Amino acid sequence: MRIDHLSKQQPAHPGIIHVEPLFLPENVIKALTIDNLIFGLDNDELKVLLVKRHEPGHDNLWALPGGWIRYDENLRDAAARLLEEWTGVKNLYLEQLKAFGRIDRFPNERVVTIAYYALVSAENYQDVIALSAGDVHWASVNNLPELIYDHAEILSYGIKFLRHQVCHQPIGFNLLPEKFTLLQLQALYEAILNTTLDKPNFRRKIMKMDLLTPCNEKQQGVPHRAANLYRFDPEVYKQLSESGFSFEI
Amino acid sequence: MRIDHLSKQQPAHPGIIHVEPLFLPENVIKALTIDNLIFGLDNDELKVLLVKRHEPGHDNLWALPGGWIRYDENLRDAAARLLEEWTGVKNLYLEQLKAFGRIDRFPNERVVTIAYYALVSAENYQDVIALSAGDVHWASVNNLPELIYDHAEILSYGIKFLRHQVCHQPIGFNLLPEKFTLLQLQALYEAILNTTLDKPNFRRKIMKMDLLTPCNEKQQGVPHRAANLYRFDPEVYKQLSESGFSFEI
DNA sequence: ACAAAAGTGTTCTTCTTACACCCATGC
DNA sequence: GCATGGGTGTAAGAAGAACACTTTTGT
Repeated sequence: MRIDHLSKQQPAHPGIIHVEPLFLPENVIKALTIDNLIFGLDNDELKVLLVKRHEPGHDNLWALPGGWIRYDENLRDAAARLLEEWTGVKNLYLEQLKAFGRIDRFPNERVVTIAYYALVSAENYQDVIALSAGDVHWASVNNLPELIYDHAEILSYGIKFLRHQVCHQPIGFNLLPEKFTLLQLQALYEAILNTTLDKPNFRRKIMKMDLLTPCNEKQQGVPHRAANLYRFDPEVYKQLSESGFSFEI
Repeated sequence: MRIDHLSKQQPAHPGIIHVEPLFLPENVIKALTIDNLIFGLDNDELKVLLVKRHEPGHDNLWALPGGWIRYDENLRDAAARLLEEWTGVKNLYLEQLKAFGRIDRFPNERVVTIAYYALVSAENYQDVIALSAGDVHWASVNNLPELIYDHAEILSYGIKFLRHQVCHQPIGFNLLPEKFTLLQLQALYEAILNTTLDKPNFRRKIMKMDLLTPCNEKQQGVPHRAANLYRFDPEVYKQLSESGFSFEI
């Protein structure tokens, strides 16, 4: 709905800051778009948010949620704005993935896209579908539908990248609720990496890093012994990484 | 010389595929440029290639070598073309770094740049200066001059990224000659990481990875015992990484 | 009592670190 | 023979892997 006007309604002489009257928002760099890879965790399964696209040429294919970069907005701000427009949620974890610009990636027109990836916490996971304007779907990364343009390539790159990042940067926490148990964290890694981990060893490894602060609270309403809740401490991580510590799973 | 026409000679209505008669090459996406971070190793010091820019506003500042992306060329092809234009050398190691697009990074006009980083082997290191058209300079990354626009920010990000990459991907070899000694490799890591490493331990760590094939040759003309020469084997690395191996220094 | 998950302990192996040492070669 | 770098050995300690075990709590 947001990204697909150019090739049909516009002849091939759009200007960089020229204001288009009809279908395009004002002040966009028309050759440049954002595509967001929005990841979430659902029952220990890694999901990505896809949107349905109704285009004449491509019948109802799925796509990454994206849109145009405005002429007067920073790249990251554009990605954050579009992220909020599509999910209804603010302030998610968001980082640039890569620019994709194959000549023929977009029909009729040269369009370069800058892909960002975002992580949705468990608290917001359900809201994302509820708040967004229909035709939006959490797809399992292990069972993806056919995607439009080069979005399969972008997503595949992004999943590989996420698998790498999650092992080398403490970003996985962004997929969990603010307060989480060690087993939830372990399940997260097992889900993203498609593997199984040894519980005692995983606990020790994480705890030795001193990145988690205990909430002095326990799980509520579980049908078994309640686990301690922890919270990730970005301040401690910042200090540690300045003194040479590097996160590794 | 290549990147600095837009703000002065062009009024603010360039078209995406419109052919400009005078100063711009044809068929460029005018809002999009490439900037290359070209690294080389000189006497165990990490250097980066900078070019002098003669612009009215900024008196003789240094810049990253870059240029326009043509309308009909892939991003990576554009980076490779510009890399060859500036260095005279083909087929260097080249990967995308990141897109930079702060609103005010470029004067008068919104220009997004996609930064790539390249590694120049020891064989080509001297040629780069010799072949390129003047006003080009290998600067030590530890002693950088003032740079134009946001190039200092881009370079600082790139150096940090290179330091990380070199520890997690076997890319350092691209800075050495094709055949190199283990001590050359160690000196490379010491130069890039600004640290010292234990010789016996470094050797064992590298050799255990099985990524180096001995050339069955020794150094020539050194005033001490000649070291064995090795060569990096990308095929072996490919196989290993497919079976789960991950490179770590 | 039992199921289900929380959490601890122990052993064996491997890797890391630090440092001592011998080897080959040109001058 | 001595300086210079090439190359190997080794022992102590840290970290990782595998798995047995005890604890807590809701039903």
